[in-house]
Amino acid sequence: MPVDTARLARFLIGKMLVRILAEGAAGGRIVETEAYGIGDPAGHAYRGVTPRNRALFLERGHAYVYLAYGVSFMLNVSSETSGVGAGVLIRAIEPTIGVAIMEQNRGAERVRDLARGPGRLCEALKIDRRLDGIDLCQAGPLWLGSDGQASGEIGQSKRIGITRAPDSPLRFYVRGNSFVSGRQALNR
DNA sequence: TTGGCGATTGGCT
DNA sequence: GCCAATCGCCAAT
Repeated sequence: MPVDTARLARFLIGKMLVRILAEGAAGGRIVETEAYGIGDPAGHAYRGVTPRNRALFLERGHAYVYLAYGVSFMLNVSSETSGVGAGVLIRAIEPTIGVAIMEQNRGAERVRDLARGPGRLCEALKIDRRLDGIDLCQAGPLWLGSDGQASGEIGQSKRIGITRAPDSPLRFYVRGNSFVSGRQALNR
């Protein structure tokens, strides 16, 4: 597992994200991520440890989950060594496992829209603050598996929806994949 | 104790 | 394309 946040963000493209729910397993292939590394003014760890962001300071591979805009949960993977705050935002997956379960959690959306975007992804997989801080590197309620199907070429762009450090090319995505969020111009 | 502020989404023009 | 909804967090009072 890469030791640098941006490298980890790229590394996670193509990996499987698996969620175990009462109804069964659900998840899919990660197709879009963003890196929020050490000293990044756009990152939640920028101002040091707080009750909300403490999971960002866990050893790489732990979940940091928070609520954005009072509306949507966001899933991050802590990305540096213990005590250093940084993470990778998981922005989209291509649903491959338990599609019917995700449709139910999302209210029967088109498959394309089930997990296209960080908030939709968390709604489809029932991810909330209860999963904050768990280890994603071993099987449990939520974990990261090995590569799914061949993932295609990886593109890189500026990150979406932030006001600080908006131009850094720290977003990674699968080129031409229809499950990636963001504007078309950023996905070429 | 309080007020401003989002790593978004979905509905409407 | 524009904008309101919605609320936990946290810096400053």
